[in-house]
Amino acid sequence: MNEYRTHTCGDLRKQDAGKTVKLAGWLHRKRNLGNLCFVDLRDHYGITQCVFDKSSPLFAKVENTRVESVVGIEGQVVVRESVNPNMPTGDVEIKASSWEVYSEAEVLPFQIAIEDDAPEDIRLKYRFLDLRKERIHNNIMLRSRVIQRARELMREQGFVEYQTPILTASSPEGARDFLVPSRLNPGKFYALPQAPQQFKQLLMVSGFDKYFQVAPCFRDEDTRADRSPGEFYQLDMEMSFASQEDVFAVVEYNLGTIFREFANGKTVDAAPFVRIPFLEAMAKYGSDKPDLRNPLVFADATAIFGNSGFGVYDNLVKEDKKVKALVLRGCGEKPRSFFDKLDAYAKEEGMGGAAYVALASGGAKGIARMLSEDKLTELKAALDLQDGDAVVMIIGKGVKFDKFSGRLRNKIGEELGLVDKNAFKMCWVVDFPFYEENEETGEIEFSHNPFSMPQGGMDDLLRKNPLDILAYQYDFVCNGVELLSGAVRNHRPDIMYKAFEIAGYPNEVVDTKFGGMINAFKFGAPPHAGSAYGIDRLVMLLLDEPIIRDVILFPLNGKAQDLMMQAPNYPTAKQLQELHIKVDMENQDK
RNA sequence: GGGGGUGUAGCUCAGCUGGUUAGAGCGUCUGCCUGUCACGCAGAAGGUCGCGGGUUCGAGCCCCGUCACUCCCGCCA
Repeated sequence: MNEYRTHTCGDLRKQDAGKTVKLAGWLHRKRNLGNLCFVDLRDHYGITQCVFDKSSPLFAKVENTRVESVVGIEGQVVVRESVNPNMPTGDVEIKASSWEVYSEAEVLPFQIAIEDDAPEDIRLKYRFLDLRKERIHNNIMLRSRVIQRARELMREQGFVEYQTPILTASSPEGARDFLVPSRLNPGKFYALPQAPQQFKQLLMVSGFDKYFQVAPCFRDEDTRADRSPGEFYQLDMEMSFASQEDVFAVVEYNLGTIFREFANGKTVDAAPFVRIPFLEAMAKYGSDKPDLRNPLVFADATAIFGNSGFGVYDNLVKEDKKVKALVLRGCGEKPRSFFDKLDAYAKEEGMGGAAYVALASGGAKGIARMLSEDKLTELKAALDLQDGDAVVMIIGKGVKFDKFSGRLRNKIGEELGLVDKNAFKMCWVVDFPFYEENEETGEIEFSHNPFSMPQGGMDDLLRKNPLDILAYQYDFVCNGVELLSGAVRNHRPDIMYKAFEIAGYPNEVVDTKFGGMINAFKFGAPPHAGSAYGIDRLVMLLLDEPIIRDVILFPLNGKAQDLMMQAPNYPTAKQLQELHIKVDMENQDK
């Protein structure tokens, strides 16, 4: 191949026996038997065993080279006396005749060859070592293959990749911006894009069609296990003269293919995927990103209560609260402690508690003893309860209550082992409400993206109660992870002014805040729609990795710091002076 | 901003009801070992028990404070 190597460490097989080869790589492991020393040499492609005999003048040098040093060897490929069927190169080894140390390794802060659960801060400080580990190395390689495939699939469907600016203006919606000071414009700041949202829409106005981009996005928000600090990548797309259906078709082809090809043995739902209206998702699953691997579904048991004899619920139902019931098949004989734990969990989360009825062989347990015979029969009929089943009920109302019900559903699903870990279950969540009522002020606000198209257009804006208006807005959810979201955009200035007016923004305010976009729409804007999915999250899902940082080459830690490069850092006095910036640390706690 | 969890050797962790000299595995170093593949065997070094204060005859363990990491809520397309 070149002066360093004739083959990689993953190449050699039985049929190469007899060849003289050169290999180079990292000293993965050493097994020194005293008069015989085995060395596993590792590179990006694999591991090959090399063997040194005591009689060789190289033996002492090999013995004294530390693991993870970079070395080159030359020697003859021979068939092993004892083969190792667990490795691709396990039939052969190299009888080495030369040994060159290119770079000596110091004692390591953690081990590479075995899964070593070193703490995150140390792994991140020595990320270049962490990335040598087989698992992380493979994660990054799969990520690359997924991105390449996504690009191919988009091109196949006629999409073209464009690059949009990184130094841009503060975005009108959403998260906190990362700001970048401008030397040439003292006192002014760029913002890094939270998403290329406005640019991709402007591309449609510019007469381009079928845009996509592997787009870096920047948001200055707190982290989560599945939310990368600071920056992340999206497969961003937009198309002109397109409806929701057109976007769904593109996404279902793209993501459907990727999941199928990279599922690694798991079952994958076939497109077209189930569509669940937002309100139904909240009612049945208690979430706008339902995990459909969990078969539990909430039923509405409100009608049973009011004069049931279970006083607490009867009174609360009169206050317009709703009873959500989860039927647990075959759980009627579960011990009382099982239900007590759920009750405690509900209280811990700020709910009143969780009531239950268990149809055990010895009679109905739980609140059943407070219900009349008739009511119990009614409950059984309404929920299709069979002997041996149980039902868990919670009561409340509002978004917080629904969200809690979702967490309870997840918890019970996990606890009962109902979640199929070997499946990818997808759905669309559609028909998001366009507006919502602020629970404190009672004012009408945009519930998500103000630039999406209200269903029914201008007519519905004029006619309907704002809280009943739906948006052409959609999320794609896989296994309870919100992977993608998108919308049909509002390309009509008149509808946009009206939509903002309902949310309390006069035209002048809209013009100053979002003038760029609206102005563009005044010169001929095509109807357009699009979406974006999180690449990091997609790779996480495919790999079953619970931590997003393990699918990113050089992630920031939870405090958005790069422990290896020491970013962020203090600027020099000269830099600050050029930027006309004074740092005021006095008020950092306020 | 709020809540939970964790913090003992380079790494993973054990450490009883508060009681003498704080342990194990991996790693490191030394010696022995010719077919290993997580090689094996014998030995050694390695500790501010996160940090500060308190209670106590006595604190790794109890109390208060603080810091770091992490998960969740808030926030976030």
